[in-house]
Amino acid sequence: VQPVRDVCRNQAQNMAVRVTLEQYQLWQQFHSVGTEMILTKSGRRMFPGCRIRLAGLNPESRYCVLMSVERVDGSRYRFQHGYWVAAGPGEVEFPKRYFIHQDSPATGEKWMKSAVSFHKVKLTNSNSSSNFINGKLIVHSMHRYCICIHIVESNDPAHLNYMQSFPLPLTTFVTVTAYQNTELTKLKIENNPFAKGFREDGARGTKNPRR
Amino acid sequence: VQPVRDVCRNQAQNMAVRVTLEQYQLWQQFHSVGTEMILTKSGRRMFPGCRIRLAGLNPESRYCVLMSVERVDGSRYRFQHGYWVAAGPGEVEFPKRYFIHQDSPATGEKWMKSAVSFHKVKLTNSNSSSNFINGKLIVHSMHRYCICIHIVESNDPAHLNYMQSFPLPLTTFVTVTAYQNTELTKLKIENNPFAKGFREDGARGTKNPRR
DNA sequence: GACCTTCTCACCTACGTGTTAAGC
DNA sequence: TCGCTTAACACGTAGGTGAGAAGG
Repeated sequence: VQPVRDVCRNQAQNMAVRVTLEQYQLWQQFHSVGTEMILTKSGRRMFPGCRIRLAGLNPESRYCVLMSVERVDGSRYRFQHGYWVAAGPGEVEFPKRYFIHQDSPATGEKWMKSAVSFHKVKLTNSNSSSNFINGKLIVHSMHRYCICIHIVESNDPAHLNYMQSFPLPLTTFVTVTAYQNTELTKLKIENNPFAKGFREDGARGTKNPRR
Repeated sequence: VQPVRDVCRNQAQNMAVRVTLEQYQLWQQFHSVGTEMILTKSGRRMFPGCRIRLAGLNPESRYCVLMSVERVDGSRYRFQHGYWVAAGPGEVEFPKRYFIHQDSPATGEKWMKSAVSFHKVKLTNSNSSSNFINGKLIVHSMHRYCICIHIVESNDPAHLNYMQSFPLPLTTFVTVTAYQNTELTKLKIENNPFAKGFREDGARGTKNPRR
């Protein structure tokens, strides 16, 4: 399996398959301050989550759609004086693992009809056996990754042949076990509904606004 | 599509396909007092839920497993003086609808490996367009139904050919919009974890036991 | 000490319960 | 009045947040 890094041609109809990242503005806000993603042993969701739109598929063919996170360079990183800086060689990569979208396999028509969400994906830094289920991607802390979407024309997720891969550079993030950049943390709290308890702006009907 | 009401022969290996209801004792308790299932517009889960075990499938073949609820007679029912009694002719049945198990299609080996759960199925009495999604079964209130399991040897849930159907008589229930039998209500509260707030026995660590 | 990881916690979202009162 | 349906509600389960303390 050799990932292809560019937009590829659909072999059946010679159409260009396109993968478009949703919530582009939100991702851009995070990208501008430096996106970080938390790792835990039990697995932590990503925020923002990965939502994409697909175009250019053959409506009648059947596809599997997968997600992975890919290392963007070979360095380890450190947050120093307010900036992320490379700090020596990175760890050896874990064996590649994919999150197979739960609707796979489905027709091109169905994939293109509405946005495809990978919000259930979890990141972990623990290589334990219980994490060998679909839903958790194992990565090293303090390294840079980005989300990658993979499309395979196949009826069977267990047999993946020719694969088209689409890296999404805007999603590039540093893996951490605790947030480093306070500006990044503010963005998480302001935008993630599950972190509403930490908002201090007094809006949205907080019952016990703290000072 | 002609449902077959008895245990049928697997055509590939001439083995008898078997469908076994799990939580047999729980279902029996409900059956002995008269099972009722709530209907709401937005859809209500069934309790007990439908969990089955499959046997006698060809391990290498691929199957779709479906669930439906089937009318057991042509009457409308009424709860009078502590008993369910037939009360006139029933409504015309809604067009048949199936809940396709989310793992379909899968190999016989996978289906037989562990119990198959349909706990996410919801019952509704509202024939609105938003209920035309997989997950909700439309039924008439105050009528008798029972759960039916269907097995199709096929790679595509959209094309269902020869279908083996297995009614589960122990699951027979009357559809209601509010519980009629107080004995039945007690069983629901005692056994459904989501109804723990209504238990009055003081056990299970209730923080504010009511009198 | 500096850096990173792990665990517990209060506080949310999301949604499955029967009850109750109101509606038809 | 009676029978049945609907919507709001308190109270659970289940699980996603960053904070903060503790550990290495």
